[in-house]
Amino acid sequence: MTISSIRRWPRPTDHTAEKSGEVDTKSRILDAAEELFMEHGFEATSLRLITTAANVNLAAVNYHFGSKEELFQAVLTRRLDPMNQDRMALLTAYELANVGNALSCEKIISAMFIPALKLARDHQQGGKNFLRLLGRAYADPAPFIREFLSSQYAEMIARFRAAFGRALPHLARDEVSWRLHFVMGALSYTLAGTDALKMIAQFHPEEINNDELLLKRLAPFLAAGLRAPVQATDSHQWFQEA
Amino acid sequence: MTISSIRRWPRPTDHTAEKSGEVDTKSRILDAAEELFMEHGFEATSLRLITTAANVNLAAVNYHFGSKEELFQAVLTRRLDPMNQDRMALLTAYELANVGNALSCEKIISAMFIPALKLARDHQQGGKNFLRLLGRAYADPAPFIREFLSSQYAEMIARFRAAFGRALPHLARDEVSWRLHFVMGALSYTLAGTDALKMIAQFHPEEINNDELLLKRLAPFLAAGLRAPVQATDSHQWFQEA
DNA sequence: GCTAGTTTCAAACGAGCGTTTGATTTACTT
DNA sequence: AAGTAAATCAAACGCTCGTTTGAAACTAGC
Repeated sequence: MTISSIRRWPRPTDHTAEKSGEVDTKSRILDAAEELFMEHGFEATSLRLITTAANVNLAAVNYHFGSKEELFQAVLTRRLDPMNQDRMALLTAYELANVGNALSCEKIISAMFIPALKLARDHQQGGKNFLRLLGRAYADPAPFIREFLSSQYAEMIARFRAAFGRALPHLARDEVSWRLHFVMGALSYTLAGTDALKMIAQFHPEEINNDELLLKRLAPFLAAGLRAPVQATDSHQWFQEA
Repeated sequence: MTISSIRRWPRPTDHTAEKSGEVDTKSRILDAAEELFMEHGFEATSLRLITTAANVNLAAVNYHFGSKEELFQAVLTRRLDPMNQDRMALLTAYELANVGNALSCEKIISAMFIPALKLARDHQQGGKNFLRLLGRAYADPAPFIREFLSSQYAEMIARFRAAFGRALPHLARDEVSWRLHFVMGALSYTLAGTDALKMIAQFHPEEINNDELLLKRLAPFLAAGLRAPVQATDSHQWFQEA
């Protein structure tokens, strides 16, 4: 009896649709890669580790995705693209419901956060992993990652910058850009860090894996920051030695 | 004439002190590693790249530092330890000058930011690189990096958490921890990102390499966030669909 | 000028990497 | 049952990695 005569993972009978419990090779690779990239980062995760965890042949990644980089992009885009589409659709819905008036910062932040929360809740095991992976990818120095994320985020960022600009008409255009940058930074860092998990475990051990709690603390913080009074360019209120 | 007969980098005549312009092997390695780790991250930076840039032999890293990981820690601790000492000393000075009264959030944030600014300004070429490296290290998934940073930061974080707790007596202890976490996140992300550089170039091309401008915009944002009203735990002001 | 200790050097080690190959197996059509 | 295209497989390719080695070069004390 040869090894190859044992078929532990039955092949699907259809190329385009899968039965409920079974998952095809491509999806198994994506799931394993999502978790391992999240845990170890892009460079430190080898294809051998991924394919072993996914129970597929080593060559399957290059066959189905072309390269390790393209696999990483596929992992990101599988969830990031729908999430950003949701964000923009939600922002549009808010704007249509309040036509004529500018949205509040809270409303705009909600449009950013709710799709992230949905992702964290709907796909029970994959969603949370993905948010941490996304936060880490956002800080990764690899050029192909930065360029990919830039292109994936560009449209969504532009829409939200415009919305914040209308919500904060007293702020200069560049000030709005800076503050949106800070918002994205705090959000990415919070979602990526293991420190956040440690803090939840420390203060609310019963609510671990509850991203809603986390974001409910972050959102008021960011809304207040967005509405902060502008700092005069030549002011020395800050950064004087004593 | 053999290769080794040409000595482009004269050896120092003293083991403990260097002449002004010359730098010994250890420092040359640290300088090159700082820049390359900043640019490509830990995993993607090879020792061959570092030693070539530093003009030293490949084996010099393992001889002087023991391993690549220990080199990375040496790069971090060389500047991070003095910076955090400065932060705590400055906070103590502020507290002694205002004995009996709680410090303002602005003052505490100043104690965090001024040493970072000093680092960015004093060592003209090394400081700025280091702040970006630090921001990236803070998001790196490698366990040895996270544990090292945790231990390096622990004392400083505890001191500032206590200070913020006194400045914001209406906030619960865990709320202070969360908001300090958000502050560290926005700071790390802002210092690490290439996006921040792009934005400076876009809006203030004459002020590129000016971290002071960057932090003057970030500080009011964070101070306002720290002072934000607390969010009721069961409130549904946020995250309702419409 | 010899010696002892430190530092630098070229070279190699073994391991793991992403990717490619060519044969084999599978699924489906005729 | 034969044929075809897609998918999977074991094996290997060429390369880079961090680390080690032992000799050579250097410094400093006697």
